[in-house]
Amino acid sequence: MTTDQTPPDTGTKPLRADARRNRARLLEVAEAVFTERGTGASTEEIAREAKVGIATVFRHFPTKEALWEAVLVRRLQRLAEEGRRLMTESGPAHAFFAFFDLVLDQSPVKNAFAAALADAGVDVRAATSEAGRALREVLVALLDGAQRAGVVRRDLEVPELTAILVGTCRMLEHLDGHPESAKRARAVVRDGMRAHPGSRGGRGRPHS
Amino acid sequence: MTTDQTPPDTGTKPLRADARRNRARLLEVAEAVFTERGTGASTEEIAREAKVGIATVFRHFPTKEALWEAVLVRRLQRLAEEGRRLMTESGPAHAFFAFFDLVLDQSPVKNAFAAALADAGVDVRAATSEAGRALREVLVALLDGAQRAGVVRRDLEVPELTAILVGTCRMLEHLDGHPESAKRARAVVRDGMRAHPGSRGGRGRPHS
DNA sequence: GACGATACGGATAGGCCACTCCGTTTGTCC
DNA sequence: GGACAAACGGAGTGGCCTATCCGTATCGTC
Repeated sequence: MTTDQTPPDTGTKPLRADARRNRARLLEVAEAVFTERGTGASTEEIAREAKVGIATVFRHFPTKEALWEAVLVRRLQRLAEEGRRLMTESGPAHAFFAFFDLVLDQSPVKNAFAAALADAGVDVRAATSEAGRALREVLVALLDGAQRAGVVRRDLEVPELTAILVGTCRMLEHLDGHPESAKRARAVVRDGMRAHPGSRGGRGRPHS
Repeated sequence: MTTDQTPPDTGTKPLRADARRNRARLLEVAEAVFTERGTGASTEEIAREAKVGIATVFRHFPTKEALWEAVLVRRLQRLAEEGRRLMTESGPAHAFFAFFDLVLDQSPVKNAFAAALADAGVDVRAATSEAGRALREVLVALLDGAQRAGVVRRDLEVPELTAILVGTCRMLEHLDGHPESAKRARAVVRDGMRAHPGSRGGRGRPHS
């Protein structure tokens, strides 16, 4: 909770108490609003929902895009954290799919997370790509562990893994309200990533 | 509302020659622009690119949303058509995956198509859901044929199939410029939909 | 509790965009 | 080829949205 997420270095002066609280609340609310209404949601709405003036929003985040970026970074950081936790708590064979499920469960709502991962992949800003890099490292470890354990097809690599997560998020978003279909869609992707039982340890799949 | 959209039926008065051409060109251009810049693209840009005044756009499509809807319907119609063609040209075992690839190849560019399918699934307007219904029928036939032929897992149903197409579009969009990764991501989904070689004809998968 | 610095809030500027009005052009039919 | 309706073009309008200015309130420190 504490986690003054903005890098604690950069010689930034200690923020005043209320400012600190407002900033945190803004990030919270912004994440919710962006998640619900998409990036097109107006800054005014976020301000209203966070019970601050618009000026306060722009004081903390010089631009709307900067706010979006900050929300993004927070998400990526949390995700990387949870990935690391899973790796130490479960064995490598389980951690990978646990993370897969966690990602998909975490954002049952809308597309914001997909956008987050998407942007991370494309490496937008410095901060974002910093957090994105951390997450990517976790993904590498998870994937490698699962492949060594023989539970994930060997030909899978990180770039497409990111895309698969993004795409599957979209699938589930689209199946919101149809839990049975969502379960099956998820199973399709999960099974597709699984090492083929027949081809023990070999390349991923016999043909195309 | 009545929706004087593309089909020359519904007793709509015969359009003047130039009007007809403009309308067609507008749809063409709008599809391209929406596909490239997203739904946020300005109507003015579409008008400019189509070499007509803005008023002409709004004369043919009373609202921006109506224009988007018309583009959508066109896409869905074309897709259903191609699905039907595939069904008669190839055997049922091949048609399903051929359609899968066709959908994914057809929109290598951006998200517009995904949005199309997505909206179709949720059934937005009357016209859209009409076209959407036609496409859904094709999907039913394709899926059923492939399942009878034993090449697609039995537990797959149409709702998640739509979502899978949408989500996979997004995957590939995200992997634009990385053809190898895109190929593997596509393989993951395709293999996930395939009937498991071990479980012959049975339910889709042993567990969760 | 008082003072300086820091942060806040609301009114507002400025830009973009969907949509309209009306004078002008173009197609169609005789 | 002429007349009438249909369609066109583009300037204009109103609304929304990002971003800023400045007077006011709050924090932190003595």
